[in-house]
Amino acid sequence: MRDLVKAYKVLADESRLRVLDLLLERECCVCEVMQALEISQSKASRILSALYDVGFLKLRRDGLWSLYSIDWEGMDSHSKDILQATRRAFEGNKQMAIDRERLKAAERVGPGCVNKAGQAPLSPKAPRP
Amino acid sequence: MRDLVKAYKVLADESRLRVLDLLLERECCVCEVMQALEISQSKASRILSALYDVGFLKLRRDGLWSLYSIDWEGMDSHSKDILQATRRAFEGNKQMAIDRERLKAAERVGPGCVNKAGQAPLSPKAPRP
DNA sequence: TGCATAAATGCAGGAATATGCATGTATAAC
DNA sequence: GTTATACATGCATATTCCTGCATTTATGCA
Repeated sequence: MRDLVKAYKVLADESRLRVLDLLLERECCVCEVMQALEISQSKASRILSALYDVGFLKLRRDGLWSLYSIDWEGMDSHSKDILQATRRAFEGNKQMAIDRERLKAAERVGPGCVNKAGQAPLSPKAPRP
Repeated sequence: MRDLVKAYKVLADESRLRVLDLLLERECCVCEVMQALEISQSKASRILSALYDVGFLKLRRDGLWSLYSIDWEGMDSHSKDILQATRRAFEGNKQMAIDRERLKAAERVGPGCVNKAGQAPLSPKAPRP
């Protein structure tokens, strides 16, 4: 039951749900999440860690990037059930539609980019570092 | 999304999950819940209120008693999904089995009874007040 | 009307959470 | 090595949450 409570604690936060929605769309790195939700780097990192800690996510590294995605295979069946119910509850959410739009414009540029005054967060695709 | 977050907040607590499990068994009043979980009256009342507030429960009054039960009909479909997933996650839980045992022994006697030093919480079935 | 009982609630102390800021760590390019 | 970049994390603060205690409210009965 401990695990169930922990899972629900993690789900009981708007920002974390929004991140989950992004990841249901596709794999993301920290900097993409921070751009899509317009939140700080540390917040994005902590959110992903929290989701990871309860087993919803898996982590893959690619150079400097940490790429998080939904861990459907590794997840226990109860978590899977809950996550699927959650996904259904997301349908039609406006904020999440906006987030996903911003995610399209993000595409793996680091937090450094974002901070550079108003610069459009990437026209050219970010090359590997 | 607000509602979803609120629902998960309510589910993110062990005691509230245990109460939910009791109610998945059958309708309960506050005093039954407090006996089954061995918690205070105010705690039992607050837990039921919280579950009620997010739409998981419905309330029926019978004399002095407030009888709470799962509100399957009134619940929105997402809540229903989540609650069913939660129920599946309860299967085999030992603490909850104990709680349900104690619930069998409880049967609608008020909190007054419980406080009276060690007195067995009812041999005779409680008559209506 | 007054009393007894079940439930709800105001309040307060303490615990847990969330978040910004600054810093630390790891990797890659040079 | 040095530097730059992406991410993680320690700390401090603010806020929220949980719970017990005491009290209030609501109902039913004499």
